[in-house]
Amino acid sequence: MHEIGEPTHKRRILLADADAFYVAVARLADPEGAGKAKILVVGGSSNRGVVTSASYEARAYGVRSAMPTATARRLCPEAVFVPVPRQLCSEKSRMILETLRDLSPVVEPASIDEFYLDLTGTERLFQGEDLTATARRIRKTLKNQTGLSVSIGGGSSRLIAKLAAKQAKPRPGTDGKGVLVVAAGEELPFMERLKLADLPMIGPQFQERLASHGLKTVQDTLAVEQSRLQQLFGKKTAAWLHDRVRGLDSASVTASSPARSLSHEETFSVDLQSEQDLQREVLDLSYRVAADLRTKGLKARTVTVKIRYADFSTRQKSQTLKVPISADRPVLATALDLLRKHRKQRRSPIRLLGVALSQLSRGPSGPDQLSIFHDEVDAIMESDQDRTLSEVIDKLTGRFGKKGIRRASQLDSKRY
DNA sequence: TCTGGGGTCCTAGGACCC
DNA sequence: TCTGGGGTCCTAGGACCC
Repeated sequence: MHEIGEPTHKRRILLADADAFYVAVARLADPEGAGKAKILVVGGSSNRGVVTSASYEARAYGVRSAMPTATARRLCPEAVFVPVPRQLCSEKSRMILETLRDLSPVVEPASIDEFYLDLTGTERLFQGEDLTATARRIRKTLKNQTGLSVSIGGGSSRLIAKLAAKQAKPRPGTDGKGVLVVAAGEELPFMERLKLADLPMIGPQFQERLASHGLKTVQDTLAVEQSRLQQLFGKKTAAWLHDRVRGLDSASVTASSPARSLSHEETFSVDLQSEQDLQREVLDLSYRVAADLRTKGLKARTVTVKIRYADFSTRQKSQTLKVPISADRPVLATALDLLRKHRKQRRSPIRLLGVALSQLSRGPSGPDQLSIFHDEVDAIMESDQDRTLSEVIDKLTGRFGKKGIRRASQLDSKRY
């Protein structure tokens, strides 16, 4: 908040958001197949998959993201279904990020296909070019450099930029032109046209709660006294809502913050029940997530094992160690311990297992400096031998690929 | 034809400490 | 006799986003 006077000038924030990102990348990955299919659905290929993204032509049939693939097939049997091209998606995302970094002083990735830019203070650099013209220039450059169509929204806050980007989308049946900038001072009229459900972070639950008090649109909410909103939703939520419906959002655009967690999870095509199967999957997930951790030069203190049962109820157990780890063995040992605790509590068929690492830190993998902990260290600790073994495995994997190296099953031994 | 995988942030209770 | 009062860390669950 500015205590004295008005801000000298409004911020100039853009959100660049790739259009139907997964669909577009799937077409680049497979020009002959997916590339030629107008009605295209990208998503989980297994019997239990869901739709990640659908082409506009497929959406016309009612196909939506997060819908079970089976439902999508029923709605639209003539659609072409392809799996998510994960690697190319990561590459394209990185290409967009690098292109944007050449065009803007501050770029913050918000997801695989969304990037916030703060161009405040670039007026002179861009010789007075207005924000709309800048956005069009960036859009054109992105298309040339990455082959992807990216819509850009702009305004005085992240919230306005995000909402504008959604309206800028060149969807059939709308007048989206790929770029929409809300001029300074026009925020309120822009917001007044929206429903509360259009606002980020107002999901199904909160919508329900708002609707139960007769609040469905931004205009509904603007008409309510702040004291009344406080009665209904509490001080903090009321203040948040007050700002959101006016397009106010003081959050700044900052360079990407370090990751808070890393995880892998898998839904099995058939529910798992035997201890051997479960332990094998936990081993696989643990080694994968630990390898990712080391690739990023990180260490973790907390290991979490997530389980989804056949009835879809989901439970997680976690353990925080005194000392950060990154080697395979201690990650696996902790995860197996958590699996045992889960199984002790409930032994029923399992449809999903996940292993997550959090409490991350930059980790120089040197020798331990543990003497201060004396005897109060965890039972599970990482030894120099653990680290050396993981380093060797990483090097072999790097040289021969994941399929070139296979571990002997270590689960029979009592070492864990 | 039931319901992915990868994240972030928030809350609330209990442990523990001073 | 009836019950301090914070602060921080850990665990579990849940809403939400793409």
